[in-house]
Amino acid sequence: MGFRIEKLRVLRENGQDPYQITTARQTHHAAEIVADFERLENETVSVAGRLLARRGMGKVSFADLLDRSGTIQVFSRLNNLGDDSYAAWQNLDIGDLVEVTGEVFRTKMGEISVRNMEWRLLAKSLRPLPEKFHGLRDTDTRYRKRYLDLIVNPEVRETFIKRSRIISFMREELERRQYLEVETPLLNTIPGGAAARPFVTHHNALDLDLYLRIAPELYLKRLIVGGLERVYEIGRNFRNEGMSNRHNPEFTMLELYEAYGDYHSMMELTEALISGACMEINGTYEIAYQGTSLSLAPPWRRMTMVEAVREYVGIDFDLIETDEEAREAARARGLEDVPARMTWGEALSECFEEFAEQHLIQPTFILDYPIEVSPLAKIKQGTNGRLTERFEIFIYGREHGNAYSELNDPFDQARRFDDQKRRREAGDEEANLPDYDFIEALEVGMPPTGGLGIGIDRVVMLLTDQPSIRDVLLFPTMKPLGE
RNA sequence: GCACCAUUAGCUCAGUUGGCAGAGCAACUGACUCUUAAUCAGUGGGUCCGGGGUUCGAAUCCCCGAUGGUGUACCA
Repeated sequence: MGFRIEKLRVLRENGQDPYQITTARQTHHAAEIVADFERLENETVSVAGRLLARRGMGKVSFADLLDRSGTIQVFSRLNNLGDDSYAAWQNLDIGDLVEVTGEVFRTKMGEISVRNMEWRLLAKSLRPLPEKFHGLRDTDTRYRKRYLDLIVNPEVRETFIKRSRIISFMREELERRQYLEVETPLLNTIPGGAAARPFVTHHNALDLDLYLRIAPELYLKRLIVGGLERVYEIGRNFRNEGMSNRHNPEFTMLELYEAYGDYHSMMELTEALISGACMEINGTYEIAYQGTSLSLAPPWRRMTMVEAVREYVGIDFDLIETDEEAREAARARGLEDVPARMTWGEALSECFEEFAEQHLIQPTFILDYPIEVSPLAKIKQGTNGRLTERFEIFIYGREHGNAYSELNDPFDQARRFDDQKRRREAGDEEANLPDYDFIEALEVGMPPTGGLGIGIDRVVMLLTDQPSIRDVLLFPTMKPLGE
């Protein structure tokens, strides 16, 4: 680093402080020059970017210049630049940001290059970059210093470009379907719409504790009451829970609501969004995730939770009448934690999560969740009030989304909130909090509505074959390093 | 939260039974007018994650701590 600072000092003394430069010429990008070589050959272009590798041959040298599209080779020759300019070029360091102008041509070895006829140092790099060949491997450094990761690991840049394209695709698809993009509060007085522990913060002027939202659901449904009919929000949710390769404390959800839809229309939309995004970035529905072949071609398999438990767990909850029988069956199958008050629905849900989820590798909609775990979903008729019109999306054994026919009966919603309140008082810190203003909104009248939430980070992991959620978040949550 | 593993030069990694701290790339000096992990010759570079202990002697063994990874618990 010392040598580089000294070089900068000399430049400044000679009135060539690169940090004073305010504009640069960049007529083309690296990938464009390679792709359009036939048309650009012998044309003069200006490229700008970071010097990555250099191969000096004495009076001739080669360098790789990285811009947002990729790398292009720069060919520099003493004859073209003159003594001073060539010497200064040779004095550059890997990592320096430069602008180069010259003709596009192909070298003797066939490499498409820019002939350096004129160049400027745009900014000095004072710290050495990680090694070009092995790249930066250490996950700690990669996540904490993502700028280095992006410079030296090209596939990382590709992943985040794909993430952006996936989200753009979903916006476009919802736009086509005449959805309105909205924004609702991140600072909540009642953290609702999900079962999760919130982060707490404080508003000084109001002397009021506020919660970072755990889901936008209750706000978005108020907008359905307000007549916007089709709304969506792509934004951050915050949940104060454990971290893993699938969980980050802040994560991105797509939530949407469609008046006059139900959970069946949400299935079709789910396929359009996820399969469509897959086709958009991969050009196929057939992908591999961590070595496992997956087919995202719609329509996806649909099965009820009762069917899934029957098939993968070997218990037929349709044949079980009482809570006691359900507990007995679950215990007999090996479910470990079976409290004495466990209900039929809880036993079904626990058996599913414990023994069935892991088998759902190919995309599968699991339908009809027990009412106890679905306080915001409409009752499915013909199930004695035990089940709701709800589904979750499982791919590679992981949940990727959740949808309901939204509960719009204010009396029923009030009873469900009361039930959640009892669970909370019984020690369940993650039970939903009652939101009486939301019930008032339902009293004004909410049309039958389908709602859907998709975990964007997990979809990006899936479609870009990344093993950890931290690989699809530019700045995943990290513990600070001690002093 | 618990368990296991990792942490050595700017980066990627070796380091045997406890006995002089190593390599490649990067850097520095020089040679080289079509290279592409350029090549060739030479040089410098260390808080072995931090703290404590055992020992004549610790990168190596023990204890405590930090950060990361994996698994697990928790988790719409």
